[in-house]
Amino acid sequence: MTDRSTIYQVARLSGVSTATVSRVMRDGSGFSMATRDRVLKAAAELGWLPSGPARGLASRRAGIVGLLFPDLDQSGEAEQESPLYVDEVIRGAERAATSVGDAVLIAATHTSSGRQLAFSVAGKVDGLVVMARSLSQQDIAAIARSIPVVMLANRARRGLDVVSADNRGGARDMTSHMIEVHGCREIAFVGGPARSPDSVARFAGFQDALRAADLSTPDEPAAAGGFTESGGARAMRELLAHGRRPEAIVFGNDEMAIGALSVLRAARIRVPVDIAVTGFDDIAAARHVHPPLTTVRQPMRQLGERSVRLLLDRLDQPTAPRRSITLPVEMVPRRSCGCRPPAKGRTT
Amino acid sequence: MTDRSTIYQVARLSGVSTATVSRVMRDGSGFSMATRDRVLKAAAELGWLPSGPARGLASRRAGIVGLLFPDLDQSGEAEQESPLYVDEVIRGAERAATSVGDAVLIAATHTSSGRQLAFSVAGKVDGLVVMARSLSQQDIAAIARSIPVVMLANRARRGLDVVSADNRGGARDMTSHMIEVHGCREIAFVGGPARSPDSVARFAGFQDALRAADLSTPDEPAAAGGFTESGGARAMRELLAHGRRPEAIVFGNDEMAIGALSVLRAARIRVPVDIAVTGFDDIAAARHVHPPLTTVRQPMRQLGERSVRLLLDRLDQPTAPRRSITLPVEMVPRRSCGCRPPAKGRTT
DNA sequence: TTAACCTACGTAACCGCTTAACCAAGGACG
DNA sequence: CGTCCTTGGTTAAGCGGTTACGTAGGTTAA
Repeated sequence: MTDRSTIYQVARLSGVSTATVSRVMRDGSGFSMATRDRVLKAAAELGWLPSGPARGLASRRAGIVGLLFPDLDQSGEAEQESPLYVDEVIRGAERAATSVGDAVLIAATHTSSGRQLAFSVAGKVDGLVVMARSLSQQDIAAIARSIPVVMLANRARRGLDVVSADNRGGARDMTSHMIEVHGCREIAFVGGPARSPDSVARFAGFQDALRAADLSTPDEPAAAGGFTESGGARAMRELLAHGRRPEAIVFGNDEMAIGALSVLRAARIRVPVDIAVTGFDDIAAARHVHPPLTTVRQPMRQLGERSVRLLLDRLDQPTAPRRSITLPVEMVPRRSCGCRPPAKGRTT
Repeated sequence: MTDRSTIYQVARLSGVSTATVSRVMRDGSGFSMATRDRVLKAAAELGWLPSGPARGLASRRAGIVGLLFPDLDQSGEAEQESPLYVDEVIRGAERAATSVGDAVLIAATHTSSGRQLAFSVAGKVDGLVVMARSLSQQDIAAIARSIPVVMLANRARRGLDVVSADNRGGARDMTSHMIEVHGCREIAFVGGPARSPDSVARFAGFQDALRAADLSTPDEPAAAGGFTESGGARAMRELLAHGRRPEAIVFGNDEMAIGALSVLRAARIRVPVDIAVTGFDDIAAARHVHPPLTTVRQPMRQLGERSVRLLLDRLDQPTAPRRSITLPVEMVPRRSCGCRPPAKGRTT
């Protein structure tokens, strides 16, 4: 309120130089305990907190990492629920950052002003984690010219560090589960937007599993549902209309699977008895729908955590070789695939 | 990568002074279009982006607002889902901030190191929005000494701006709905942690409604469920064990209501036929449980938005009188209270 | 006893911007 | 024709820290 006090005032009040105050604050070394106490006392008395900008300028390190994510409302159909689980990512990022004393700056690229925004943010941070589809390749390239960028996405820009979840492996495991555990032989895949790297990777995993089991392997998803609940419903109706009745349907994400479930219910087709259904992502709703949805959980928090750690490493070692990290995903069997409900109590 | 370029280099390359470059970048006035273009071109060529810290230091305005929220995992029982909906708040905050060119710095106070962290953050931002229970009153006071603080909570610290949702009004409306629309006369309230301001406010609203309808009004919640799913289940079992069978139960939040639903299902008590159930918060799962949960939606995004706007106002007008904003909540009728499912299609 | 080191500081030169103050030149105006 | 704005700039003094370098006094090794 009253103008913030400065290091000079603290120095004077505690009878030392600003250099010493600075040393104490960053608890380095080179001062006696007595001095330390005097400085701390003076600082508390004045209600002083070191100016971030000043430190940043002097040390060339803002102590802030940025997290850029796509603004979800703008994109595609205006589904009520956010299709992403950004908060877990944020939480992971926050954790990794604070563990080394950094803070996390977040920004959503409302697709309109993305550019403007991104640059404003880029100036304030030491490095940036960019989530998939939040920025054009061009803009990313421009930003990466001046600060380190880590991609949190399936597909990397050449030259940039990247962390992603093992979408392909997850879809493969999921599909293999249907084949081996539930003995399905006719399985359909419903994809998201055709060019979505996530959708592509998951379909590839689906193919992997079919091939490995020597089953006939389609070249394309049986339908596309745009990764939305209504899209999934639409795709399901489409399949039924075409008389397709596979033993199981592997959906590219949970939203679509959930949309399909309501269509199936309306059509009096029992899940999983008549047809098994699986999703991907393990969104919050997945365990609450009926039947609870078998799905694949992405390690959202870890994704956030690892990408920030990678960024911090990069800041320390600007010239180290580029790294690419893929995190394992986890299959979460629930009832919609035909598995028994897990032992009562805590649901996984 | 290569050392970032500075305003001097841009000035030299474009043949003007740094002052002019600065003016162009903050698109003020006092330069010709020709000059502007030259500067912009030079900046692009050098891949220059203005140093946030330098600007912040010189202008005494970091262009960053902080958002402090409690770290949810540490608190209480380790339920799988986060009991808060921080991401919507963040989104709202982000939106309000970027609309004026600011960015949002987020930090979660893992209760252990809260103090440390908060101070590190406070130095980096121009002001702070502090969510309920993320910081002790003491620490808040200390921080508020040096930067403006807006509380996002039910209960304000004296002297600080505050924004909150109308919890009391929401609970009142909910309860009145049960009385007037569904004709209930025996209604029980299940609270959260006894001293939680949210729980207290909601119970007060519950009492308001009963009193207004001249029904007998208890002085305390019928049970307490700690705002968790398992706690709600426990409370439900307790009520049943004591032979209490009200016509409706108003739960202090959705988690508890959802926990109760599974207990009721297990006990073969039909909802809403035998007993009606309502929640509070409208978490994602609420519309997916069976039956879909009637609840009260808090305007999370707006809460974030308004609190940041309030903070920005405060930054402009440090001496303006303190303000307190209460945002209306919205009742979301679904099946668990006995209402019909809304017309098919888009669920609200 | 003296050279060689520590330890615990102080001095002052930056870090890369913003901005107040100042200035030159080219009309407009009386 | 001299005066006064306007327009389109320049100069330079900070902003509040950090940190390389210097130094005084006490220890230790030779």
